Amino acid sequence: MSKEKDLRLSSILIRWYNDNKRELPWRDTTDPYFIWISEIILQQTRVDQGYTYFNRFVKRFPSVGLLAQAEEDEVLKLWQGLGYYSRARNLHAAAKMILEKYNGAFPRDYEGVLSLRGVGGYTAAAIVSFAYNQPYAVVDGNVFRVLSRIFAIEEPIDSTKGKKLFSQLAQELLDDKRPGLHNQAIMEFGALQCVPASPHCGDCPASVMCLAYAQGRVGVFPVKEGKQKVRARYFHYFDIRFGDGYMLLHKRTAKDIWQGLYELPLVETGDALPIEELRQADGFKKLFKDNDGAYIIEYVLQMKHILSHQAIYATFYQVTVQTVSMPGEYLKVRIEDVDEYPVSRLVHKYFEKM
DNA sequence: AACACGGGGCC
DNA sequence: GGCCCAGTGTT
Repeated sequence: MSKEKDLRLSSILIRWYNDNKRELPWRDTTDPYFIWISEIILQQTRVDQGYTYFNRFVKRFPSVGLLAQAEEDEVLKLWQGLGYYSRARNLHAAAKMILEKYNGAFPRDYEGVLSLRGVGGYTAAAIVSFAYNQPYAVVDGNVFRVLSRIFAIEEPIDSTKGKKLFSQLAQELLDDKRPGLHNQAIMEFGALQCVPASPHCGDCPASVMCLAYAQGRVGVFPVKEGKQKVRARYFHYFDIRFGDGYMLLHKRTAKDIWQGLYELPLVETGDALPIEELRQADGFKKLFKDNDGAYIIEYVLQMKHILSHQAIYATFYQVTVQTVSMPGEYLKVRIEDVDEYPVSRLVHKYFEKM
């Protein structure tokens, strides 16, 4: 005696999807590898931004085996500019695991997919529903927004209770006969029709059953309680070039932003500092061995770089030096090869100006 | 439960 | 300037 599912909403969304969907390269396949790559790229990333990255990535790495064999630097280089670089590192680590633990065959069940590094509940549901048509409902930002509006759900989407509630609701509404299509439909609907600001309610096929619309409160959903604050940081980058065509780079390895990327030798300070005070900073003395007068500031450039959770005030100093300390943490590289190294947008913008 | 993690587009 | 985006991992 099973309760019959109410598939009216699913039916509306799928009909809308068939009329309005975009043609996207990862929709032409049921190969879990390509779907996986696309889903990782699309985490917290718009389709327009991820599109060219996807095409480049799968061209260079057409199979999980080729990805597993690559150097991490090359994977990060392909990821350069996309942000959230742990996605690239985890992708690489997961490819190696698939090769070793699964003999190169992509896992076939939800738990196996979920066990891959960088794959959480959303991505696992997306992969198994798109590739294998298994009945797992996706819950992403689009689903939160669409469902919160249609059912006028006041529970904040970023609360533990809210996440549980929305997951349950999404699973109840899923069309088990065609989960892949259903999941694509609700996300595309959120991305194109039920958009965050100024949703297109006037020609929305779901407005007839939308509680937020009936209440004239579309703008209040989804409810969020979050409010993340922005930390200010002060970076002093030193562009140190030698007469023989070499310069210094540093690889970021700490648990911090841009882990795995390269940059110029950096001194970070707790506040904005004029150069006179910067000379007294520990990092500065360490870098230049405190031999006064051996360095000359030739050029200074300032840039502000905004991340979602940090505001970085960067100053670039072009210097000539007699000696710098090189305690193994700096890499002496040919200036003409510097483009080979993956760098942050901030550092890349600096190079573009030079 | 809160926080860390990028970058770009939109209003 | 604030919000949001086909979220996940760590603390």
